[in-house]
Amino acid sequence: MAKDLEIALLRAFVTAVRAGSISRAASGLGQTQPALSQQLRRLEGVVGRPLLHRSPSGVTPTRAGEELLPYAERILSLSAQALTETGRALTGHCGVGLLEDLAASRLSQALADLARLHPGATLEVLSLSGAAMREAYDTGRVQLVLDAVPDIPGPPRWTVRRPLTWAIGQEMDVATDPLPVVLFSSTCSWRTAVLEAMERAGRSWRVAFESNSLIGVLAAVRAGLGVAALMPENLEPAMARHDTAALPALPEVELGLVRHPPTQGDPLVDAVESALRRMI
Amino acid sequence: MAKDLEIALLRAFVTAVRAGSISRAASGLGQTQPALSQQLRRLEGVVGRPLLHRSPSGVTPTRAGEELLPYAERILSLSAQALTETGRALTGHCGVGLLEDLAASRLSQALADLARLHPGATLEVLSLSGAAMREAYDTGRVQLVLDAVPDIPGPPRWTVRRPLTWAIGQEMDVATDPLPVVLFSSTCSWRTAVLEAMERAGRSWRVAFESNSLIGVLAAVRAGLGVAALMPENLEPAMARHDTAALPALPEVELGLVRHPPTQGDPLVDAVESALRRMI
DNA sequence: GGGGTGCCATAATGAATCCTTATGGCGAAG
DNA sequence: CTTCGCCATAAGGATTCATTATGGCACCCC
Repeated sequence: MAKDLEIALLRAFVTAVRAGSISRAASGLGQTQPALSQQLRRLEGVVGRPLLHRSPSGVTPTRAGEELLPYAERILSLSAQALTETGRALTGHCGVGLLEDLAASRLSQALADLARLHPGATLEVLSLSGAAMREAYDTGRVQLVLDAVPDIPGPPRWTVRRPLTWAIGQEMDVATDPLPVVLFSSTCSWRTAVLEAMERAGRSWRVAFESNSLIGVLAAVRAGLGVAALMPENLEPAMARHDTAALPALPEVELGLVRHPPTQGDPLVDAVESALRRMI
Repeated sequence: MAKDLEIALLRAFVTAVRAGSISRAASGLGQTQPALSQQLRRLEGVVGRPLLHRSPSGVTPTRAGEELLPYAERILSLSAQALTETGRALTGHCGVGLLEDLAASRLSQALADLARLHPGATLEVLSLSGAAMREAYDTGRVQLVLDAVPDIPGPPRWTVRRPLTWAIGQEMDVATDPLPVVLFSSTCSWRTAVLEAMERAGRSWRVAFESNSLIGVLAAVRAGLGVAALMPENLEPAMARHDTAALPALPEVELGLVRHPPTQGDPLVDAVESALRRMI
């Protein structure tokens, strides 16, 4: 069997190329210059090709050396990651209650990434209506809830303000009177705020469609049944129209995260909360 | 400095996990069982955690072992790739003439991948009209041309048949008479074949739009100006309608590759031709 | 032109490593 | 109870690999 590459030799190689000198690389790695020289010769023996041009002014990589370099750097990076992360994965269970607008966003992806880093842990993301979410929280099924502040089942640990924007289907005439709107059927606090903004702007409206799911709302908007107030990241590209001056200005929504008190000190819940805080 | 992982130790680990036995792994690696046992202990020393459950019936990975396994496999894979590919990259230049339909397809991506594997080589992909492509081929600027057989500037080395399909914009009524069609303005041999198929089906038609670029054709179809006969992979999802029974059946197109004779034996051109053959 | 500096390569040496053989302990199967 | 197949350890010795010592080369400065 052919000899394996050696990570220590790859490290010597990468260090020498970066330093432009075997002597400086040796110094940096806490070894003697002849030791590095011999290691690099051994690496060239394994690869079967010269990897370095050597001269009294130092070393430069050969063409083969340039080809090996990205592999070497990748292997060193994976090796370091393997050492720091193996055996340090979190375990346990964490239930997260998210407003559906948020569940459809990249927050879910961030949580999926977190779950992938900690295969011993289970994350459960739930999008429930007000009463069901409150019950899930009170019974401990969800440990974190991120929702509009008036809708969360306890005092928020932190809050953040997010803008809303109008979602408008193609072929939709925004001057239509009364203005058809598409709404979430669940009672969310900003539905009221949006309708009040319409009233204040003197713009009459009618409910053209209601759905309890974001997909339903998006389908209705897409079909041109009306306009909807959504978070910007949930809009399909064709819905982000620019002729919204005819529509009332939308309020911001204040989101808050509530955490089930018994989870204090739980490292998994800590990690999930940090990820949500970072991504929101 | 902490010790580095060692690729040989990772290989021992992966082999033992897969075999479910240190003895069988040793045999597979051409070493003795105590040697493997010691190597795995050394690996556990470097990682700082037990990686294997050992029993008289063999070994199974611990939780940390399961976490390390994907890293180990990735490192082994990269290492093998580094050894086989370093110093074997091709150099030189190769010009490829492609029909624009093909240039827009994953063939270009395949050629980009090839170029990435051989940074010392340059690939040039050209989409030119009939006369310009012939001139580029005759002067040796392009060494390979992949196009419809009647349009290629020499006898094909190999040919392949590919289907066409109707691209239909939304809101487009396919029963419209005469049927508006969108065409490539360049003379391609299947434009004639498509129009002849229409005549044979007794379907009258009119040219609604012409463009010399696929993007222009797609934009016209998308805007509902007419239908176009394209390769299936170039259709946007919304254009792949199912009510094409009202439209004439489309002919297949026969593509062929012609190769500039002086490039015989050129390894880069060999590799490019192989890639095209594989991906078409 | 000579001396000094900094680079890389090789030789010799010896400590450390690591594979082998020999052997022991354990659990399961017959 | 015996046999088999597994893993672990001990001991020995061949091999490896880092060190020190030294040499050659190119370049720079005086």
